[in-house]
Amino acid sequence: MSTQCKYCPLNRKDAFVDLTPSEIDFMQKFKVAEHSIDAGEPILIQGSDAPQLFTVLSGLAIRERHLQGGKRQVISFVFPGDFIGLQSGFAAQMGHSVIARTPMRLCVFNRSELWNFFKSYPERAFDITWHAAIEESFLGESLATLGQRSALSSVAWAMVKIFQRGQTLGMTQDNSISLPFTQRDIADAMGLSLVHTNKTLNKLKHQQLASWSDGVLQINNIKALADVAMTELHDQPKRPLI
Amino acid sequence: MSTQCKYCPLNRKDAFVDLTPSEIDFMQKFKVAEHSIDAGEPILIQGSDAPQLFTVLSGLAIRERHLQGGKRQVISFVFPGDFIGLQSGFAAQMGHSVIARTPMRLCVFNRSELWNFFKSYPERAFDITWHAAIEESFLGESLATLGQRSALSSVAWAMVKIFQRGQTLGMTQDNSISLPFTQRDIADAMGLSLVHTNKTLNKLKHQQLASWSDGVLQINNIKALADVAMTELHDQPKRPLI
DNA sequence: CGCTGCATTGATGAGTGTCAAAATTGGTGG
DNA sequence: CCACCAATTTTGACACTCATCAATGCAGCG
Repeated sequence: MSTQCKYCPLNRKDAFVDLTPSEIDFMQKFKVAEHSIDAGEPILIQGSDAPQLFTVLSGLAIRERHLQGGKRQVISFVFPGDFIGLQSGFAAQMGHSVIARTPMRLCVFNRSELWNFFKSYPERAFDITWHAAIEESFLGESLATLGQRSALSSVAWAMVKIFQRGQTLGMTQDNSISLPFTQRDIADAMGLSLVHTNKTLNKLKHQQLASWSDGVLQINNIKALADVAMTELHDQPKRPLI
Repeated sequence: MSTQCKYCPLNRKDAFVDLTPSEIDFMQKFKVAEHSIDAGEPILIQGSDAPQLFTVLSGLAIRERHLQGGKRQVISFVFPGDFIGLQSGFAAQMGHSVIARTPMRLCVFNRSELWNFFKSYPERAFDITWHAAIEESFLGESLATLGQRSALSSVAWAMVKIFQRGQTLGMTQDNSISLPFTQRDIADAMGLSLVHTNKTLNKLKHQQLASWSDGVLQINNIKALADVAMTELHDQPKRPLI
């Protein structure tokens, strides 16, 4: 039995646009289940033709793309509130996998009903498109990072982005956040080798900007960190919840 | 006076899903103008809050993002049929600029009417989301290229992608296509230096795979080129026209 | 207790970036 | 039609970031 949307723990968070009661009722009709999955399990698989879409209720994941030759690119980190699997609703198949990094709870929708969203509730369709457009924007920023920033700037940029995302979700304590990602994940996200990523993280630590150890990211000086990252800190917009 | 959608030159091309007469009528209502712009002119500007959306009728452009420090990342190359400016309909402002590289004709829509698309013609809203989702998928592929591929593979990959895109649009003659992009554009797209990009292109030429000169890209052996690019050739899906 | 995965460190070198200058092209005006 | 200028392409020499290799340490776990 699927849990009541009106009790959705995410809807109460500041990070999200509040859904109206009528929207909540509508979503309830499309929610087909709530899945719990374990850390390490795949949610969506690159190349497959997934019949379901998900909203992350809790837990963290990684979007990753595998290339011939065993290399892996981490596309982005997935946080609660993210809507995943949209690609398979439009492209023939997923261009990347999504792998859980912690135990997760997912809200499940059938892809076959995607069209109903558009037809019968344009507000929700608009919000789905919001997610696609914002993700596109973010990937553009990531592209600029991999293409133009130095290793030090790249890693600093990632730390800022991850921390800020966690902050708006209330996942931080003071200036630290605990994360399930490994240095290899960071390395594969920034297009750097594991070794060099480790040395770069050390440099950030010695410069008293940020430290990463035992899965805890601590930000000592986010302003200076953003400078190193050659980026500006601006506050996160509220996100619509699917 | 805006030109008639029913005579739209794109709608007849194989590359696109045919619009129904009713869809064409609908689009006609939202089309506010047809713009012609010169090569080199900006269409959308990073950081601005553009009130208009465009479909490219003819001509080529570049999506680019500027960073502090004067560096530039080319996000992607823009072809006829592309729908641009969607980001500004959702994010507060554009995350990148779009710059014409040839004279272009653009079909113009008002952003304020975007919501009407969703409300009154869900099929068209669906198609808009298609564009966002496919672009997101493509950017994921690009990210993997910048992060994981060598310079040689990266450039080969770009040549394959660009050529294939031009091919489905009927812009190729035999195995060549003429393009308005410079080696600096390619370099900034792949995150490489101009000098190294030039040397890499030379290597591809000497390996009899592809040559780039005088703005003409010639593909000698696309199969082998795709091998170097560590990618697979698969045919392009038909695209919906906005 | 010996795995296995992850973090850390040092040594070495390949792949690219940077610098500088020449060659080529295309456009513009005399 | 030629001369000039700006933009782009091409080439060579050199420097440096970052990848690779290898080894160690450390923690969790069956």
